[in-house]
Amino acid sequence: MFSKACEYGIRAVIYIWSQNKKGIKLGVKDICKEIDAPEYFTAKILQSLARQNLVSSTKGPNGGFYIDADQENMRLLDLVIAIDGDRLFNGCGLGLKHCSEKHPCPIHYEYKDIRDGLTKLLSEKSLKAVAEEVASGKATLVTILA
Amino acid sequence: MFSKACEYGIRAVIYIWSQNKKGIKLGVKDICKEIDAPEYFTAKILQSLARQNLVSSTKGPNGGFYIDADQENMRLLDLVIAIDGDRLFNGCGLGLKHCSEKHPCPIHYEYKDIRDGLTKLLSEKSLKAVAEEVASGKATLVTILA
DNA sequence: TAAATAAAAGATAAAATAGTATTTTATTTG
DNA sequence: CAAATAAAATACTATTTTATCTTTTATTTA
Repeated sequence: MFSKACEYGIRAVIYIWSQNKKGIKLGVKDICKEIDAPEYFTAKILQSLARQNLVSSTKGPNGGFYIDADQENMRLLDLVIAIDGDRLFNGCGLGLKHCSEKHPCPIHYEYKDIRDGLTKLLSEKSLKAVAEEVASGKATLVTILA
Repeated sequence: MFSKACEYGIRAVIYIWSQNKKGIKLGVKDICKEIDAPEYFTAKILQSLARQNLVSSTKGPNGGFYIDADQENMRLLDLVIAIDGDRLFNGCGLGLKHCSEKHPCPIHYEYKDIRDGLTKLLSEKSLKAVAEEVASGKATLVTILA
């Protein structure tokens, strides 16, 4: 469904968010150790997100990635689009160039329902809520569990 | 969502199906012209489906691809799994290696709903029904429309 | 039986995705 | 200011996906 880049990016940002209230900036190395993602690859993703102003960063000692007030209301959907583009949210499920209500492909309506559900999930489940679940231990980002 | 291979494969099989009641065998060239898919690439996909016994084929003059009685009840789900594997139906939405009800990722339940919906769509919308929609003109597989 | 036909199989190539390593730049702190 | 730190930028490598071309094999039909 999501690309690897997107999976790592989402996990990284959720983790940054979940630590953010402590006023902590997180280095890529720490992030990747926590979320079990490849370091250099994830660094690129986060740098791209920083250029797109979805996350913030500072260089130098005690630098790292964080989320500022302007970015607090980011949705998972914004993140996915920033990393993977809108391929998941546009276009025909069967790849038809011109598929529409007027000239639907054979799975047009059902596929639309699936996609709308996904869009709803990604826009309504706010990053804040998600990060709080992780911070509280209700949900996890890690692979090997206590 | 689906790979290109899967998009072409689904379209090809629906088209074969929709012509099948006429007792016609379809050559790759004709199929690809109709569904606007790359010929050699689609040939490979159909050959793979033939090896997996989801479609039938014969060589030589008047040969081509068709669907026999044993294959008539194929579901879209079977096709997708035969082409793309089960990656879409297994594993965590965020790529966690161990994600479960006990230790859910932050989108576990919502993602599960999406996936279950997709599975339902692909198993319940029978190929026969889909192909009949195409044959009757209710749905289309083509890109440029009259 | 020879020619034509069409799938099967195999080899190759281009593009996208995934991942790694190195160099540069900005910032902090002693 | 110098050393250390950490992101930014760049370059490089590997793998997978998508796509094309060529050769082989099976089948039909004249």
